[in-house]
Amino acid sequence: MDTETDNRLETLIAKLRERDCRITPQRLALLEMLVHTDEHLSAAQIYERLVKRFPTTSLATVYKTLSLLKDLGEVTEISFSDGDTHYDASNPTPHTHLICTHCHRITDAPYIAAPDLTEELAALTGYKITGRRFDFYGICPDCQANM
Amino acid sequence: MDTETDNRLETLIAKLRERDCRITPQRLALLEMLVHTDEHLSAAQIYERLVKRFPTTSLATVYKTLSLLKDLGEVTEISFSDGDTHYDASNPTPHTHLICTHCHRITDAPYIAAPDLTEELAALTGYKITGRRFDFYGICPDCQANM
DNA sequence: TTACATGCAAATAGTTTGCCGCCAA
DNA sequence: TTGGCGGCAAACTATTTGCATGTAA
Repeated sequence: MDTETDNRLETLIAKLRERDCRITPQRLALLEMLVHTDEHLSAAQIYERLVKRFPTTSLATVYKTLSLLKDLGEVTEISFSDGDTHYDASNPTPHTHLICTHCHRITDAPYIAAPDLTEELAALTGYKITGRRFDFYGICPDCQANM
Repeated sequence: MDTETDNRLETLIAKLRERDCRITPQRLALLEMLVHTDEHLSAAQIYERLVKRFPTTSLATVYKTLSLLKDLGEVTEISFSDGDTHYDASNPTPHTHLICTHCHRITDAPYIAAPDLTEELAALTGYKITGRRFDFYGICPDCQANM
C-alpha cells in the first residue's frame, strides 16, 4: 500500500467523520477497495468483490454508501453504454478515461499535455462551462493478447 | 428545411430500404424528427414529441426503431448521468457534446481545431483505440438568462 | 398476399426506498 | 444509550420481449 493511497483513504474517512457519519466495517471495506483500484467499477462489481470478504454485505448498502460519497463530492458517477453506472473515486481532477470495449475495463488515461479548449468553447457557444469528460474507447493490451 | 437535412433523411430511408425494412409512418415520423433537431434526445423525449402528431405511436416502437438504426450504424447511443440513454443521429463523425446541467439539453459543440491525441495515447498505453467521446458540462445561454 | 411492424402488456435489469433490528460512538 | 446504519424485500424506472393484430410492399 503506497502513501498516496493511504492519504486518499484517510481523506475519505475524515470527510465522513466531518458529516457525523459512522465508519462501519462495510463502509471501511468499500472505501479501501475504492482507493486500491484504478478501475472504475459498477455497483454490482463493487458488491461482488466486497461480498468475498464480507459475506453479509448487501447491494443496497453499496448503493447507499456510494450515494453518500457522491453527495460528499468524493466520487463521480459515470454512465457507459453497458447500461450500468460506474463510480470514479480518484481525485476530482479532470482526467481522461480509457474504456476497453471487449472486457469493459475502465481506467484513467495517463496525462498528456494538451491545450484546454474550455475558454474557446465558452466564447463560441455562450455556455458557462463547469466540467468535462473525455473518454477513449478501444481494446486493452490484455484483450488484444487473448484474441 | 435545408438541403443537408433532406439529404440525411434520404440517406436514412435508403439504408432502411437496403435492409428490406418497411418505411412505416411511425418510422418516417421518427426519422424526420431525428434529422430536424440537433439535440440528442432520450427515447422518452422522442416518444413525447412523436405522440403529439401520431397519437397511436408507442414507446416500444420508438425503442425498436432506435435499435434498428443503431444496428445500421446511423445513430449512436450515449449514456448520461440522468439515467437515460440518449441518441445521437448526426453524422458518425467524432464530435464534442455540450450538456446543460440545468435543462439537460445535449447538443453538438462547434468544431475547434485541436491536436488528435489518439496516437500518442495508443503508444503510451498499448490500447488499440477505436473511438472517443468528449463532453463538456455547463449552463447553456438560455438557462443563464432565466436564472 | 404475406412477412414484417405495431402496440399492448408482461418480463427484465438496474437502482432506490421502507422498515425493523442492530451496532458504532 | 441511541440515532444512524445494514440488510432484506418491495417499489420504481428504463428498457426489452412475446404475441396477436394490422399493414406496407
